[in-house]
This record gives sequence, C-alpha cells and structure tokens, in this order.
Amino acid sequence: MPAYRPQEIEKKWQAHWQQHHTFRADNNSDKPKYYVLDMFPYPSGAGLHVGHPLGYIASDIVSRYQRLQGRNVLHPMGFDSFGLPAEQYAIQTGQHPAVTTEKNIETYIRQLQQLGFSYDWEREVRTSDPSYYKWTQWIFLKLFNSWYNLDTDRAEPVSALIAKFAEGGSAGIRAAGDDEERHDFTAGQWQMMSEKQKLAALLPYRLAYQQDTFVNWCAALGTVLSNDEVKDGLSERGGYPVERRLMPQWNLRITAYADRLLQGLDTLDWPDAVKEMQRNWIGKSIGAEVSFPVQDHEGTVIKVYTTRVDTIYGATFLVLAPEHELVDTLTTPAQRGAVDEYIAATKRRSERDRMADVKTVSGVFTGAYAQNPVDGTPVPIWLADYVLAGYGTGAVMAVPSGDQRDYLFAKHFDLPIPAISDAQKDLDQQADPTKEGRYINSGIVNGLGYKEATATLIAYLEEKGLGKGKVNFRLRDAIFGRQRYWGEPIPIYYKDGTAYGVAEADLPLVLPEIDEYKPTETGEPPLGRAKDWKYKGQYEFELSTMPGWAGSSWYYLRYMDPHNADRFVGEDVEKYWGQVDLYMGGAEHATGHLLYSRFWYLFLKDLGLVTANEPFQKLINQGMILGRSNFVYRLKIEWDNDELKLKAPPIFVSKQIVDVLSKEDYKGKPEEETFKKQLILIQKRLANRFGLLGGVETCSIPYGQSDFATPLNANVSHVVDDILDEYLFRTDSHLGNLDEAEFIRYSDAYTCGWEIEKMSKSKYNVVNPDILTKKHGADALRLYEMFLGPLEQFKPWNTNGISGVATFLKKFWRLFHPEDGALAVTDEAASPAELKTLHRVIQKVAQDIEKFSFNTSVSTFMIAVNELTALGTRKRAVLEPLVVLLSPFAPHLAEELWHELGHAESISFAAYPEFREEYLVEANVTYPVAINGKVREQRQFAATATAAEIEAAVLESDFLTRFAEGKAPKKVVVVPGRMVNVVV
RNA sequence: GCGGAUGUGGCGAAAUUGGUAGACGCGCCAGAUUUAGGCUCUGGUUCCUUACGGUGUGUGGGUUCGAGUCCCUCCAUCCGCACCA
Repeated sequence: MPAYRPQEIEKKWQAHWQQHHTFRADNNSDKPKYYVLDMFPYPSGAGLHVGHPLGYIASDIVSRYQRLQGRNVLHPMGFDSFGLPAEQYAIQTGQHPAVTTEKNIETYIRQLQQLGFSYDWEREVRTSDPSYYKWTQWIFLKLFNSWYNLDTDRAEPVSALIAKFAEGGSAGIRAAGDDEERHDFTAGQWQMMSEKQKLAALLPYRLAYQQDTFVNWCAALGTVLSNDEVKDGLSERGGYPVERRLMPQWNLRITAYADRLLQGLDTLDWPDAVKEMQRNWIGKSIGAEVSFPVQDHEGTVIKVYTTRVDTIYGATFLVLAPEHELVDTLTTPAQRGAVDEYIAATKRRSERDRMADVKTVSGVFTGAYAQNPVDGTPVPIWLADYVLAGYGTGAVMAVPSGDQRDYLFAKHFDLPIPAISDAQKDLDQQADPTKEGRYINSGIVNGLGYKEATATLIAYLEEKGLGKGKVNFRLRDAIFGRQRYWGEPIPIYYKDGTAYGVAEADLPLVLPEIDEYKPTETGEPPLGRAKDWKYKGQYEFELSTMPGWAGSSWYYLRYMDPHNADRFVGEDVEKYWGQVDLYMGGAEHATGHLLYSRFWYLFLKDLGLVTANEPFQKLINQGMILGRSNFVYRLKIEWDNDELKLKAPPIFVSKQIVDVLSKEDYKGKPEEETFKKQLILIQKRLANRFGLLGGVETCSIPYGQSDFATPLNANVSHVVDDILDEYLFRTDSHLGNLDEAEFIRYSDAYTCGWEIEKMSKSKYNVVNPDILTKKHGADALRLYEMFLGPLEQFKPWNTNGISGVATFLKKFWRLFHPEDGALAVTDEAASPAELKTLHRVIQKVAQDIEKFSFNTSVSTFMIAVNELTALGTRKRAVLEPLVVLLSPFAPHLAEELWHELGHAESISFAAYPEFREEYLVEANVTYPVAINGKVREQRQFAATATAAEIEAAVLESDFLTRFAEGKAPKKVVVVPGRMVNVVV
C-alpha cells in the first residue's frame, strides 16, 4: 500500500456506501431508534461554503456514534427548495425557478456527498416537489377545517362546531380568537342562513382564516413579509422599505396555542437563549382589563390593560394610542385642533422613526375625562404614541409614580405624581415600581401588601362589572399568504366570493406555469397570470402562495415515510420514530421556524395524527463560521449638504486582490478607470485560474506569516493612521470599526482593509470546501471544522491550521503502515501504557460526544497518536479499537483501515469499544507535595493508599526539615488524586 | 431599558468542575534529515529576567490551606427583544 491518499480512499468508500445502502434506516427494527436531524438548507446558487457543513459534521459524528452504540439511526437530508432567490432570479432571467432550483440541488448533493455524510439519501425530500407539497396543502386544509375549542383546550373539526351551532347557536361557545370578528346568532337563525352566510360566520372561527390585517407590505418585493422577515423597518432580504398596510390576508391562528407553546418549553432540552427568545416572543403577561367610564358620555367606557391593578389608585390619567377608535368621539371642540394636529404628526413619522426615537415625550390632551372605577376620581384622557394600538386594548392607565414612561409623561405635561406605597423612594427623580411595602392613598387597599391588594381589587372590580383578570400575549397570528410565485399554492377557491377548501382528493394543487414571474399589471400576484387555471374549470383559485416556513414546518415528519402516497406519514412509522432526538441548526431560526414547527406539531397532535408531545427534544445551535471580507477604499470627493466632503466607500474584493495590491512591486497611483479595469482583470484572471472566486489561500501573505499576527511595517501603519484621521469617514455600515481594521498597504489613494463578517458571495469572502477537500481530503476538513473551537461559538475561518489535522491523519495512517509500506500489525497483547492510552480515548471521546465538545475529542486523538507513535505500537489490540473510535470523525480513513484489518462489513456495524476503568488506574500515583500551597516536590504513593497513610508517609519523611524552615505542621490536607498540602 | 451570553499566550483554544493554568493545534525559535524545501522528525515557546527568581486567567474586593472555576463590585464586547402598560 502506498502513502496515505485521502482522495482515493474517500472516493472508494463513498461509492461503496452508496452501492451497499450502508446508511439506509429501517422503519422496523428491534434496535432502539435515534433520530438525528439537520436543518435542511435552501439550495442557493452559490453552493456550499465552509460554514454550512459545521453543523452537518457534528450531527454526522453523533449519528455514526449512535450507530456504533447499536441504535437504529434516522439521519436524513433534504431541501427547502421554495423561496425568494430562485424567484428573483427567474424575474431577471426568465428561467423557471424549478430549473435553477434543480441545478442548485444537484450541486448541493454533490458537495455534501463528497464530505462523506452518513445520510439515508433514499429519504431525501424537497418542499417544492408536488408529492411533498401535496401534504403541506393537506395540513393547511386541516387547519382551515378546524377551530380551537377553549373548553377542551384543543383543536376540533369545524364539523363539530357546525353541529353545536345547529343545536344551540353561537351562545356559550368559547373559541380561540377575536370574538369581535364574530356575530351572535341562535340555532334558529343558523338554520335560516344561506350557505354563503354560514361560511362567512364560520370563517372567523377557523385556524386558517382570511381577514383584513395590518401587514408588512414591501412594495419593492411586491409581497407581504412576516415580522421576523422585517428588520428595523426594512426587509431582511434586500433591505427595502416596508410599510404597514391593511390587506385581506390568510392567517394561521397560532395565538390559540400561545399558552401551550409556552408551557412546552419547560420540557425541552434546548439552549436557554432560544427558550428565552421564544418566551419573549410569546410574551405572556398576567394582568387585568379595567373599564374606566367616560364622563359626559353615558355608557362609554375605556378599557385599559394593566399588569399592576394594585397601583390603580395612582392612576392620574389615561393614555390612548392615537389610532384608538374612541379618539374622535371623546375629543372636545376646544381640543380638536391640537388633537388632529398630533394625529397627523404621528402618521407622518414612519414606523421606523417611531421605533428609533423612544426618548422624546409627546402627547396631547383630548379635553375629556374618565372616572377612576375604584373611587370615581376624574382622570384626564390623553393621547400619546408611546401607547401601541396593537397591544392590549390600545389604552393604558398611567401611574406616574410606578411606571417610568408614565412618570416622564407626567413630568413633561406637569401632571400630579402621587405616591401609592410607603416603600416608594426618590419620586422627585424617577418612578419606583416597587412591589414592596404597604399601600397608601389607596382607598380600600390601604395598608395591604402587593398580593392581597391585587386580589382585593380584582374581586372588587369583577363584582362591579368594571374589570376582570386577563392574560395577554404579545404573539400575533401568523400571516400565511405571500404574493409570490415560487411557493405552495394555497388550496382555496372562490365560489360567489366565498372561500372554499379544495377537496383532499384533488390535491396536490399544482403550481401552474406562467410566462413571467412578476405581479400582473393590475397588481395581482404572479399567479394571476396563469391561463385557464380554475378549479373544476370554473372557480377562481386563491392567488397567493404559502410563506417559506410552510414546507419547513413539518419536513422532519415526512423523512420518516417519504414515499407514502396515501398518508403524510404512516401511522406505525410515526409511532416508531416519534420525536427528533437531536436537532442541529442555526440560532437564527429561534422564533421563526422553531415556533411554527411546534405550532403545527401541537395542531397535528390535537387531530391525533402524531403521538409525541413536542417535535424536537434536544436542540443544538451550531455557531456560524465567519469569513474575512477584504476591501479597498476609493477616495471620492462629494457634495454633502452643501459641504465638500472626502469619502472612502469600501469596495469588496477577494483576498487575492488585496494580496496583489499590497505587493511591494504594485506601485503608482492609477487613475480611477484604470484601477477599476485592473480590479476586474484580476478578478477574472483569478476566476479562470481557480474556477471560483473566494478566499482560499493561494498567494503568499505579504507581511508577516499569518493573517492575524502582523509584523506590519511600522512606517506604513503610521502613515495609514494619520491618513485615517484625516480622510476616511464611516460611509458604509460594512466598515464597522475602522480602528480595528488592518491596513496592509497605503498607496496614495488606495488602501486595503478587512473585517470579519458573515460569509456572502457578494463580499468575496466565501471559502469553498471543494478546494480544501481536493487538497487535504474530506476527513481532514471534517476534523478541522470540529477542531476550530466550541461547536456553538461564532468563529472566523482561518485555513492555516488545517495542516495540523492533516498531519494527524498521516500519523494515524503510519501507525498501521510503517514507512508507508504494507499494513503491519501484530497480535501481541497490549502493554499497560498502551491500554491506558486507548482507554483514556474511549472514555474521553464518549464523554465529549455526549457534551458536543468535539474540539477536545480531536485533541484527544492527537495526543493518543503522539503517544502511540512514541511507543512504536503496532498491536491490533490497541489499533483496531482506535479505528472504531475515530470512525465517526474521519469515516473514510477508518473504513479503509477497518477493511485492511480484515473485516468484510462496514465499520458502521462494529461495536463501540468498551471502557475499562481499571486500565487508567496505575500502581503508583504521583502527587505534588506542597507547603502552604507551594509545590515543593513530586512524590509517589501506592494507588490504594488512604489519606491517613499518605499523611503519615509525608510527616515521617524529611520533607518538613527540608522545606518548612523548622516550623511545625498545623495540618495536612490530602486530596486523593490531586495534591498533598502541608500547612505550617 | 429588559433578557441571554462571553472575557485565559502572537492566534484557535484546554483545564478531570475548587487542586502544579495554558493540554492539543497554528505560528515562531533552534536542531536533525534532505540538492533544496512549502516534506518529515526532535527540542523550546505566558510575560519580565543572562540567571536565581518573580509575574500571570478583563477590574477591584471576599470566602478558602488552595480560586480561571464559588460570592459581591465595576469595566468591556457580542447577541436577542425593545415605548408590551
């Protein structure tokens, strides 16, 4: 056998695994099951970069480890193949999204397969495949045909609701959702309704319902975005402006599950950060709704929501959101002008300004007064934009002594700030929301504490019919429609203006072909372009498609039974696999995908279609691998607000360009045009040479030896600093911390800088794994990605260190092939030293895998190889178990050696070596012996020696004479296995 | 503002959970082999010091025979939410 050639070995075994279906998971097995899931990728045109596989490698290690432990492992992969980028590309080029998506998936599969993942590819799913989205549509129809019964606290079929209506009308039915959208009727009235009227009455009960909703409308993208797709008032994708607009929309009633989604979190083995984010997102608050009767408006009350009813005696004014429905009625003629002006001013401020500016106090008095329901005191009614129309009732009772915002408002408009608790302090400085102390100035709760006061007041208000305890959630229903082409068509059609669900038998409702992917001239979604696209040839279909998260909300269930044509997942199969044991993916899905998936699962559970309580028991967030962006600055002189300014916008370039530009022989001050041409030329030349653009290390680094250690020419760095102070302005967010940016060379007008940020094709900071695999092999790349640092951490990519793990693999190979010759192992028995090395690895690696601490496992292997190399070990008894241990990490190398050692079956079916603790215990143990914590010598004791024996041995020796300067020992502390400390 | 996290060499990082801080790898230095090296091997590498020795886990304090680890204070950085009543 020649020297270690990873590329040959890897190709051979990947083909072998595929041919022999080595990783095929069995839906019937006596073995215990284990389900390892990766968050499936969106197949983008750029292909994989080194950041993508990080989580996949980790989950693959766990999968292979669990197989060695004798479990039946389900480890699938698929593609979230509906989405915006393919559609944008289609609009630009006219290419069908299905075509580009297919091409991208092929690239992804090729790249994934060459890393040797143990996926069961026969279970691959694609969300854009009609045989898959048939079931996404089917689940939508289930939602459409369900309502949420608060009495049973679960979803039930709409047919049950119809039965109730027929029997007793709408009275007494408690359903999740907004009762104001619904109308009351008797059983008789129900019977009299036409079909159209009945469906209209049912619609606001459904879990998938259509309603006029304030949505985030993005004109540039021509679609509606969900809240988590909007960042700072701009679309997450593209950064276009987003406005609030009232539109008829399909919604999913996730709010019905708010409490259960919250409760369930406690049972999950997830990172605290993610659970906390979901808790905040759901935003449960326990409080009360209190009615304040309005003076001079008989029968009109203002409902406020508060979490601190106990402070109601301190409520000196009410504040309504400017959009509140009563504003118009309440405003007195004298205040009308001021109020109108304030509302107009609020509207002029964009959502973004309003969010950005939380410091300025603004508001206006309506002229009207309400009565405090507990003591009848008149309280003025104000408007202010710090009260949100969308939360609670859109009105608050302001307690300036207990709430900082109310306090600032009161100070600003000179309203009274009465104390309500004897524990409140510094009320001339700030509000004090304390719950300590006894209430004062508080009528019926004077002298009580927080808990009693709250209970007393709620009881009192309930009795008077002016209030009740109430739980509020911040969570909003999920908007489900997108005005887009490349998504699942919503299986709804309209008959006489009324929405009907498509019959299950007619699924899938296949996405029709259209000739252009833009919205129509009349502003309809792209599906409006479809010709002759009608249900049963006569009814118009719904034209919006489902959002990106629809298909990804249940894909993990389809993996269990991907080819089932009769059911979304077979009953027995679902029971067998149950929930996902380990879910690996990025933290960016904390409140989106992970919440929607849980919602769908709970819903399916209510329908008896799934059996576990939660879909994902354990979640690990792998950190992101960041890239180093390089850029050059182009100095520009511009007019900015009548002022001449020098600007230096950065231009992203590949690392090679920075390398070339910073070479000593690159001199002169090129004119702008010339420079641009040069840039393009260099990019092109590099593209030709390396096939791809990206930051693979191919040029020598000009100054110093590494990216980060920078023996930068001191003179150059000085000049750059001076120039910086003088000329460079922060003109682009990508610039970030200029102070920290490194400047490799200053040449008149151009300077090179870098920054660590997310890998992105447009920033030329992507490192392609193919090239690394070609050079070092997939095993080396796998090991290196794990070795890089803790799995969950964000870390910059640095290709330099990969040689370390490559060397390790070579050394490992050489344990079996001395002088790179033929396999040479002996059947001698292992020595105690060898057994110790081996069993330390068995123990440590198993512990590390349980803790997902793969970087330390790799170190453990390296130490073992160094030790065994030093010992000259050639023994099968030591080396063979070591191969098994290494196989989850470097599967190709391990498989090759395993077969060389004479095994016919794949190493995946080997048994994990058993750990024997006794091999780690030595006859003699060396302890540090110290005086007052200062170690003076190392001494050997029998491994079985007791603390008392060790103490005696030290005191009987001449240790004290030599080190204690005649002082007498006060005590001796013996920590078995650690240290002997004599205190003098 | 609220919530979550993180601070250890030139760099990525370890530290058996309170026991000789810096394992392992990169880089660097020296040496060996080699025509040569970007291959391989050996030794060294917290910092200061020629050495002896001292110093050292963001800051300041505390508990302890002993603290990177536990408690309190402050500082810095990152992430999430953000006028949620």
